[in-house]
Amino acid sequence: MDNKIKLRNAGLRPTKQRIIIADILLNGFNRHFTAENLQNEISISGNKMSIATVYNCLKKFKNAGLIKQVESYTDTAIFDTNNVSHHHFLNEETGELIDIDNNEINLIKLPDIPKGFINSGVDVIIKLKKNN
Amino acid sequence: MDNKIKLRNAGLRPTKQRIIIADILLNGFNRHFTAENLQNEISISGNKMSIATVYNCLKKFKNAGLIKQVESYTDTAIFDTNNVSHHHFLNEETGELIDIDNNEINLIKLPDIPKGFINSGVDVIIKLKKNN
DNA sequence: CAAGTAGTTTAGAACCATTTTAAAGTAAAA
DNA sequence: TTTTACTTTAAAATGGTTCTAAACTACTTG
Repeated sequence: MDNKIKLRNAGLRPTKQRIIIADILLNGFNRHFTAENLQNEISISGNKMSIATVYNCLKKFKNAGLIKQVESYTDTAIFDTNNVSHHHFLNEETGELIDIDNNEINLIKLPDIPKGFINSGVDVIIKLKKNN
Repeated sequence: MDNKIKLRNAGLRPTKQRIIIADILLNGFNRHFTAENLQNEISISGNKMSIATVYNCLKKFKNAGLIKQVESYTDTAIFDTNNVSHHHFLNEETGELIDIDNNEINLIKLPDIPKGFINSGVDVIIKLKKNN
């Protein structure tokens, strides 16, 4: 299994569990998945892994740059009294949001919308980190 | 209290609790807040409200268009084997994500970055709804 | 190779934001 | 005024995620 080497190159100890996950994820096809999705696929592949291990591995894979986690603003619901359509700066350190007026951003090129769907809104998030 | 009328116009029964919340939120100043933040402000204003009621009211206010909830992709963590920077379509109905190549989107105008910060990445989410 | 050590896995408990339950309370309609 | 539909509430339940602490395993050093 050359995933053993991939893991080592990424600075991760190639444990049995990590190899099982690498074999499922790192096959060249891109996809989105949750921890639970992955645990199911592990079962289907004839293996068994605790959900804590699935989370542990995903965190390690992410920190090693093998996968990404889809950005989400926050883990708690945030409400906004500004009900005019607008965008946001996100302070990555604190989670704080700052509004951006719609006319401060100009998108000149958008991808084709998938067949059968219409664009129901575009959200732009500009992530901020401290400058120093 | 003219918030009583605002509530009625929005199709909401003006209960004691909803008026308390409207008095706090609908004063013309825009802000972001969580349910817990709001419950604290309710306490500070000398009132007391169960967290379930805070959530109920926020949902009603949102559906009535009085406030917005800041978009977040999902309530569960989503991972992605595509670790090249890219954007996403979000199927609002199912939560499904589809990758958009970075070169399919062109932003020609961005707002000034707040002092002391640098832009550490821009995420674009195009929300999709069924066309019918 | 042996023994030590540092990192990993695990079941189960804990956590925490949010929703549900079901009973009591309140606003509006009849 | 009575009824009906909606609302509030405390407390329990839910569900995704993290923590705990004990057992285990990969790697290092002698």
